[in-house]
Amino acid sequence: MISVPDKVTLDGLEQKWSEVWEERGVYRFDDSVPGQAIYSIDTPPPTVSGSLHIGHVFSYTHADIIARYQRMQGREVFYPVGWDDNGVPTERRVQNYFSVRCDPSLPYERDLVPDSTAKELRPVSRANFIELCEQLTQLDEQVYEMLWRRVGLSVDWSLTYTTVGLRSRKISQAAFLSLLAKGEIYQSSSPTLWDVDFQTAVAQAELEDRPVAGKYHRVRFQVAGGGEVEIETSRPELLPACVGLVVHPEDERYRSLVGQKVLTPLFRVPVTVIAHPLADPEKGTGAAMVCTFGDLTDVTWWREAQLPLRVIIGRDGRLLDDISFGSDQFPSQNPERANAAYSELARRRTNAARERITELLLESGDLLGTPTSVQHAVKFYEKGDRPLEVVASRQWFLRLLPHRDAFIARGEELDWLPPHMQVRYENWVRGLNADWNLSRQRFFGIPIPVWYPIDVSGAIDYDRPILPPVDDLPVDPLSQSPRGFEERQRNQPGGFAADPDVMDTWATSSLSPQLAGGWLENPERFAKVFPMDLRPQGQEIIRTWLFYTIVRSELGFGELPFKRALISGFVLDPDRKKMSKSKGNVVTPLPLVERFGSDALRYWAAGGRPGVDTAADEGQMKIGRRLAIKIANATKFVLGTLARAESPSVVVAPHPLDLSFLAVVDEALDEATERLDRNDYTGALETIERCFWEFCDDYLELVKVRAYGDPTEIDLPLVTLSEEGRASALVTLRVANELLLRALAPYQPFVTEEAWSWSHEESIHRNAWPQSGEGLRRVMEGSSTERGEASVGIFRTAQEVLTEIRKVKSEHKVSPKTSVEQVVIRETNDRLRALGAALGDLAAAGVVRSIALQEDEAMPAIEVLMDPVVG
RNA sequence: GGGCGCUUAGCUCAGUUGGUUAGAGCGGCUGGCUUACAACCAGCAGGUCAGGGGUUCGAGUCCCUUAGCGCCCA
Repeated sequence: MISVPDKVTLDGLEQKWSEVWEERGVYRFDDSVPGQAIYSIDTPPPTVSGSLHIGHVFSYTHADIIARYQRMQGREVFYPVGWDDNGVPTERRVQNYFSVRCDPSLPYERDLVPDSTAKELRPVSRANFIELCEQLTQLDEQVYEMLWRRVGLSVDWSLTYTTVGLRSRKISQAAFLSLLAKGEIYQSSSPTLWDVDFQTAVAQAELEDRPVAGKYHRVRFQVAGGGEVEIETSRPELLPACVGLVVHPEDERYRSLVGQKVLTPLFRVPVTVIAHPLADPEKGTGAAMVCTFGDLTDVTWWREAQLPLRVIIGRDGRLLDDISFGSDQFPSQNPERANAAYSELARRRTNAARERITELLLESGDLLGTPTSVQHAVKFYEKGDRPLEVVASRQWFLRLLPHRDAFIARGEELDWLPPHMQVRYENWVRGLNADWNLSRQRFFGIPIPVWYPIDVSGAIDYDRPILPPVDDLPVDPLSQSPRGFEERQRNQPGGFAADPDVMDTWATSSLSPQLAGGWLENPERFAKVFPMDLRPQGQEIIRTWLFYTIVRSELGFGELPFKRALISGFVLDPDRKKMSKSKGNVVTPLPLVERFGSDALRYWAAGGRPGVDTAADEGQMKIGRRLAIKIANATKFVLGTLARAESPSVVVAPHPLDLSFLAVVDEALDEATERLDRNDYTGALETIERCFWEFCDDYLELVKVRAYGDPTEIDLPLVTLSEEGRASALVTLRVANELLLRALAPYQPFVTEEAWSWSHEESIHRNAWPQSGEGLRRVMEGSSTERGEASVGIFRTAQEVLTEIRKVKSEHKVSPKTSVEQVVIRETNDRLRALGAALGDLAAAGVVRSIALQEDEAMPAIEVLMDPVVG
């Protein structure tokens, strides 16, 4: 049954077909197939905190092309999508969206209606805050899903997961407890990088260096044994936290000073001078003060020299109030003066304290010269606005440092696309200097599933955590009591206390293969899909998502989580500049989908090879749109012609030119298949596209007359129309068109499905990837012709002659319809013989009255003699 | 400061292991055509393959070096 519309259009195809696909379950994963037949994809769960950008479409399309290809190759594709909705980005969006902030000390308020327009952030309880997070993420997730459906991602939406949902909670907590039991997770109250605004610790992978303008202050210390020493510091407000001075071991200037006591100015605290290679003799005076803590280098010095701990900065970023000089922890030779000086600083933020202490040092004469301006790199939380502080706090860590070699070995085992991305991974692993801090002092996240006993004196015993059995998971220690306790015992002597923290978002998303695959809840399926076949992702999350996923899989499962990583490049703005919100050059996908259509956008995306940065080029999208329109029109023409003619089903005498063109298609299919098997989706598209244009421009033009010409209107001696010739052309047109539609289907799923539907009931996307040989087999089915008779030569030569005829007509500035007196073809004997069969088609397509064939081995040439009347 | 990548036609990019005269698409110009095609066909112009040095019979391709751009890490 063939039904072709009179006028083709791309408008509305996305809506129409995404609905049909969902109804028919075209992309539904079939759990019953065996593992070998499955191709599984570990898709990145995008952060649900606003909007998807063009880079998402770019990268996700690459994976989708591969998914569609694998599906057509007969594999059952396991292709779920997740939403990363937990963590700081969601909290921040909820704050801004509803104009609220979380205050865990408040009680839950029923039926709370936030006022989004309020200028002041309204404090709400933790439970209310989490409710709002859940509300907003659900809204956002719907918007995301709509876009993905519109772009035509062939995911199974029934497998969708979120990183904060019940399943994620259970799996994240179970994985936590399992690694805790193995001794890979531990808690420690070591110094940790702390964001004073977000009020949470952060991990090494979430840091970024930003240049900050600061000032070097030259400060004088007195040496206890007599004399003075000068240091330079950009953070003089940390002077009360000074626990030592440090110089380079080979710095002659200070060699005699090492081991001596010096006195801090203002506070008169005796501290020791130590030697350490990390002290830079070139920087400042070559001597620096060690404080607890100004930065991570301080931590190193403090730890290695076993210096005392004097913390003065609180978690809110202000200097602590209850510091008393003259105590054991803060000794001073002049406590009265020290406390007077400190009282000027207490409760101030670091910037304000810095200004004040600079004045104090100036008054006391311990500040030398004018502070000099410098630019220096300071560590920030990547989502934060103020420099990180280092605070000592109790945190949960996952051991990374002891496993570095194993992680690097896994990186070598993994198939990287492009290969050089492996280097980035290795550099990151080699540069690790801390274990993974898993705990976050936030609200909307997965709770750390741990309680602690409280002894009779009321002290929390962190060394004997109370753990839930796996069957109880997920648990929320803040609202549930551990087994054997009652809720009234919470925070009571002899009772229990909850661990108040949640896990780092990455601690959940690094389990995406387990989450998506159904570890714990569907072990059979998990065994079939894990490890995943493909992990597509952006290069900016190699050090986080990719690395952490390998970590979890290595420590928890002893193998790679996926076999191949497909790393996409960045999308640049049309001027090849990096897109950023601050520059205002961010390209959003929806307007482009509306202007060019999803197939066009996908065509552009398919042009971006793995790892290659690609500009959001509207020119490429236009070409993609043109291709889609051409696909629809060519199919309409082929099917429409057939519909007008009586539809032949068997070809009695296959025409040599038709067989030759099918051999051309076979060549293209072989090459495209080979390229797709190497995941070179770009090269495969180029190959198929070229062949498709040859189909339209040359093959179709050559056989047009033979296929549906009217014998009464043809007045060319060489052109004789027959039923056999017509049947061969019509069947070949249809077969070749089908093969090309199927080969284009992974790239332009909407228009190919539309065109396919004019003559088929079933979806093209569940059809087979076209194999070379299929076309010839179908056309030769009912004949006695041997397959060996088909070669590309006839078509290629006919193409050359046709091009030459067009060229001469163009040079003579006449219409293509103008008749040609004679074409003389001088060629080798073999090619002439091959061409013999195509003379009728050539004469018809070129409107040629006679064709002379002359054998000429030495100088092949084509000569076109125009009709003298016209020429 | 270290690592990685990129630099080929006006634009976007291909150029497998070194091998004829370096390609495609888009854009430009010229001409033609217009019932599958908000199209198409033909022709023309345009490149010291970032610069320099080296290996080789032969280098866009391999090596060294310089410069610019981008990313990552200090």
